Amino acid sequence: MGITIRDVAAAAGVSTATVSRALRGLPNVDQVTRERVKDVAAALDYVISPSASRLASGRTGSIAVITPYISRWFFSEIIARVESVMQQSGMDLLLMNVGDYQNGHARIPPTPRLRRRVDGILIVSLPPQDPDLEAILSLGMPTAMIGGIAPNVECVVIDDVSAAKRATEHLVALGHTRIALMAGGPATARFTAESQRERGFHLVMKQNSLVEDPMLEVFGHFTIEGGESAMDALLNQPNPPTAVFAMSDEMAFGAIRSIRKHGLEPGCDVSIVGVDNHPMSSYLGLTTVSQPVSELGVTAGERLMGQILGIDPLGENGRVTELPTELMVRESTGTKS
Amino acid sequence: MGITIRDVAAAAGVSTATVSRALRGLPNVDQVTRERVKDVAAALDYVISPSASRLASGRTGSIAVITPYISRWFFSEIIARVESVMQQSGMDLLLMNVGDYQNGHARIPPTPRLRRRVDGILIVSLPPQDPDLEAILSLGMPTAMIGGIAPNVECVVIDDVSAAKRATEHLVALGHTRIALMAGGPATARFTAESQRERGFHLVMKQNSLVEDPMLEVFGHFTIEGGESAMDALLNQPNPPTAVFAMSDEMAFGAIRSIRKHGLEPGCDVSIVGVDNHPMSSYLGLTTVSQPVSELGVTAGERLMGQILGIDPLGENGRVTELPTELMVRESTGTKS
DNA sequence: TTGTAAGCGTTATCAG
DNA sequence: CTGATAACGCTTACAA
Repeated sequence: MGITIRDVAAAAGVSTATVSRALRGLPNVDQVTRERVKDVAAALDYVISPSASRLASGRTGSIAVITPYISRWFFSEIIARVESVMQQSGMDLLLMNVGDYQNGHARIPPTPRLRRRVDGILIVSLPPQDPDLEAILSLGMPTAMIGGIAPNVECVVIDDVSAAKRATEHLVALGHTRIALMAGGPATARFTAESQRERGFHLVMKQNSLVEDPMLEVFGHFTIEGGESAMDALLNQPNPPTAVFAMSDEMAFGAIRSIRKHGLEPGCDVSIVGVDNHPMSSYLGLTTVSQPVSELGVTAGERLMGQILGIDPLGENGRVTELPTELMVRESTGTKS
Repeated sequence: MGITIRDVAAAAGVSTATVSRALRGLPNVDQVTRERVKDVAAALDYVISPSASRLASGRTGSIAVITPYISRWFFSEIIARVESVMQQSGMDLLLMNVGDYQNGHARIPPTPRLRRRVDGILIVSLPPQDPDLEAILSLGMPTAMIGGIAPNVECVVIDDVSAAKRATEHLVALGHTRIALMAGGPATARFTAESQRERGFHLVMKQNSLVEDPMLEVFGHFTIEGGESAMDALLNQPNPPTAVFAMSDEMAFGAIRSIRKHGLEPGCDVSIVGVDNHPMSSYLGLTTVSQPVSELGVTAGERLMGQILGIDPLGENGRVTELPTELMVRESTGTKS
């Protein structure tokens, strides 16, 4: 069961070597021969055996995308773009969720599954201190990273510090002085984006000599519900903030709901700005700092392919590509009343 | 570069055959031998070569998930669950978007890429008349399908007809008689869910002797923007509907926005019900018919694995598993004013 | 330009 | 229970 290269060779009256060369477009094949082989292969409905090809050549023709989440907007959007790039490059895309964050089930370390299985790895937003990260990087294969920076690796990022600065400055410019920070979680096990955005926030607060009340730092776990509870907590304080910088739009959504629930109006009584430019943000009138999610995925995918193909090789110390962000002012922010 | 089974065999003082058996947990291996082999393999940091294993065994250890979209909520949620099932089964998950719907780039037919490459295929919501669908099914490999029914295939679905009936009946029970239908697009190239939901809608309308004004059938393309424009068109008519059944929550979101834009209040001036129970639905107070997306993914994944492993084989005519839906009444629907 | 043949690293079939 | 050894289907020097 299954036409092999030998069948094609026999039918075309050439050797298997020639078939292999002809079909892969290698040079040094007579044009006539090549056409004949191609025709015969098509007629026989020949499909190459990837396993055999891989075993013989050492190339797997696939890459792995490793992410802590699959269905969250940011991640699924990136996966979609990378898939698109890989499809055009004729590469298979293996999807690997590094559990724990998402599912209840035990986390299966991805490293062993990666060895000998893929030609390259694309890592999306693993926290720098993630135990698997180092293991993956030390595999020493072509690797690209989105949303994080590591030495000797192709990194595609946004400037999270400046994104946060932009958001916070916007709030300050509107006259707010009592500004809350809605982070994902406590400082341990943070994503790169979290610590950077926190830095940006602190910087601007300091620059403007604004006090940072520790009571005004809350955790929304990057979810709508989390953002809502966090905002609840903020508003139930004796001296609530007049503005909030949320590290993600989804948390901001929850916060908006909480604000309304308390009989207040976002952008009027309380200003809120997020990060992402999630598709629902314009819908909800959320002021946010947009990040170019699609470009992040496409760029990282293409760079990874460049490494794998040997064109566009990586320098000694890796490379960091920074993509631009933009403040989108909408209704959720306004001058301090 | 790379420890092979021979290195392990030599180090353990056994044959490669024994190593293979011991490591895979096959019977007929002395317990002591097995342990020794395992220890040696671990010490040597041996990792099996998937390509070699695949070539020799004929099993690829991977499945393909084929979807028309990756980043839309329904799809990414399903992908996430399937990934989880596959990870636990030790299978690789190849992600394949059957372009065209999503990207601008030329659609690459998935069939050749599937042959000899995977042990099973999980198809998510391909329209029944999709040219690739038949080709994929005729590959004759273990296949499972979500959101569609085909002969001789493992199908996991919801009852879209009754989902639509439930939604429409809810509207009728509230006293609405002039009810609009917001579909994805025109009848050609429809997803299974679309035609089924349309049927359910028509059934209830007929049962209640309600006239179906052709002006009240609009297309929202399953997007927020599409839903908004479609609702705009509806409200700009001389005799607008008092209620709308939208085939998806995302379209309903857009519709809600349009309603508000027209100075009307959802659930009060115009009622609207969707399908999905998207995470944002409860947030926006959208009445909807929920579908068990996670279960859809898990069930299909497990069934597919059952087929691949030979347990839980498929009967002659395939099998259809129907998962339950539920009407979630929220603020976007109310009695006819 | 084309053919020959030696791998690639496992698995699986037989013997033993 | 264990060991030889022939596949598995392709790639790739090396020859011709």
